[in-house]
Amino acid sequence: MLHLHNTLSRKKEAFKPLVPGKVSMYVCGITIYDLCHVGHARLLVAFDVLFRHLQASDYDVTYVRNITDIDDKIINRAAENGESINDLTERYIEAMHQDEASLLLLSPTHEPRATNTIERMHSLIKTLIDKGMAYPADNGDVYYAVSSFPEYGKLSGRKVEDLRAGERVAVDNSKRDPLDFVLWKASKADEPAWDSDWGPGRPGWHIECSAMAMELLGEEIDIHGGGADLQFPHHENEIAQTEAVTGKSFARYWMHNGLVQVDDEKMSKSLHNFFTVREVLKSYSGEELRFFLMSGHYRSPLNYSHSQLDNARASLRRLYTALRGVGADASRSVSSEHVERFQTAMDDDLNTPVALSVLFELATEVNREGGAESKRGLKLANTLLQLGARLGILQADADSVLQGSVDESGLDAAKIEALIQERVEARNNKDWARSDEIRDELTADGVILEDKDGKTSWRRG
RNA sequence: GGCUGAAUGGCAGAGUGGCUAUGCACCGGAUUGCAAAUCCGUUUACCUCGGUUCGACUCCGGGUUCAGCCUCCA
Repeated sequence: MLHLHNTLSRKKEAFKPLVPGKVSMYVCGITIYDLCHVGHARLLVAFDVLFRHLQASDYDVTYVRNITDIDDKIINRAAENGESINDLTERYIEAMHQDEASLLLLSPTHEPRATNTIERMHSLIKTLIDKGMAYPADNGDVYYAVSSFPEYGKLSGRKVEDLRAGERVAVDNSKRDPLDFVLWKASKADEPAWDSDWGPGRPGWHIECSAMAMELLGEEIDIHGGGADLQFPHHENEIAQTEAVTGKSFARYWMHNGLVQVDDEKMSKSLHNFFTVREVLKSYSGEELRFFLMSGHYRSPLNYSHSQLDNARASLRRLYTALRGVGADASRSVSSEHVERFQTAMDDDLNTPVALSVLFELATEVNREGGAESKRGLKLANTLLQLGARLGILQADADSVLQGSVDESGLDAAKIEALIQERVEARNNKDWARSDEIRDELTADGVILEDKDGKTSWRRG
């Protein structure tokens, strides 16, 4: 039985979807004005893991992850670059899709863009005004009246009075209440604009997600996810908008992933301490980055460092070593004991560290069996492979991963094989000096040899 | 200041009211011509002060430190 931590209750709750067997899930995606960084990658991987686990648990999942493609930052960045907004967003959406592929993500069911859902936003705002919960201001903006929604603060555990007391929002004379937030923003002459009852403008960020979620998933959804930093005000505002319109509970389970930190500080654009995904991919594989992101629980903060990535590399190397020579074959049997333990860990609010520990134990047992040659060894290795698939890892050919690709200075496989052959002959003649000379040469080029049962295999270190 | 949450061995990171997490690193052994890989074994923990309990790292309370949010942010 799956249990998920619900931010609304701050507890793990048994997961019961609205419609048995089906799950609707909405995740706040990226505002696309730059390359994705490791913090974004964590969000993507965390909810990809959830998506996979729900599917493996036989749910019919509709997964929506939006793209915010209209926003002040996008407008500003396009202006800075001297390019059109469309060119900018298309470019970065393309880059994001490449990063997602590197991270071995499954495609969400829908990936809506804010600019394609303007009509729905417009009608939501209209309804809010009609209900007296929003108002157009004299500057052309439309604001949500926070005081009209008694439950405001229920997600983030804040009280409206406390928010007022700790007021840090710059005074804006157009707002009736400093806590009110913008639903529709009047556009200046040179800014992109859509027609509306309140003049040309563009939507506020919060209403975009309400609209896209409702458009594709309806008025009530099962799971709503996002980064922990979106809990307030973004998700609080989504609740206020959506529930004010529908009179129904918007999302049953609110899930938030912990943030990636650098030197114990949040990784973010504004702090300039971020590493982009493609920067990391220069030194590490997407699978290694993915493994690193799954090595801690999704709700905990995760400190980014190279030694952590090195650790992920070593861990994957160990798992892949146990999978050498094992091809995918879905018809083979699996060790149900291990599958159960894996499932139990994942059912416990996606406990990937424990799930991964099951994979390591499988690797140890495969090795103990002397590899995948024996019947039992093969079954265990196959289990490792299948469970790896559930986490989106270990699906590449083990030898290819371990032998890597040729870097500029390195030797290609043919050259390595030739040297190994020469060494085999030397060893047959007990010419240890020559044998070691060749091995040292290869070691210097980052190639590590392993002699086993009279055969020599190699990998890159 | 307010609201969340966290403090575990050299590093990372789970978990439990009494019993091995797991990975990396270290040390000893096996294996190997020597290595590597692999296996076996060992060492190193639960921020602090009180309380509850036969027994607490695990529950409760105080303290300290740290992070996130309170403004755009995954």
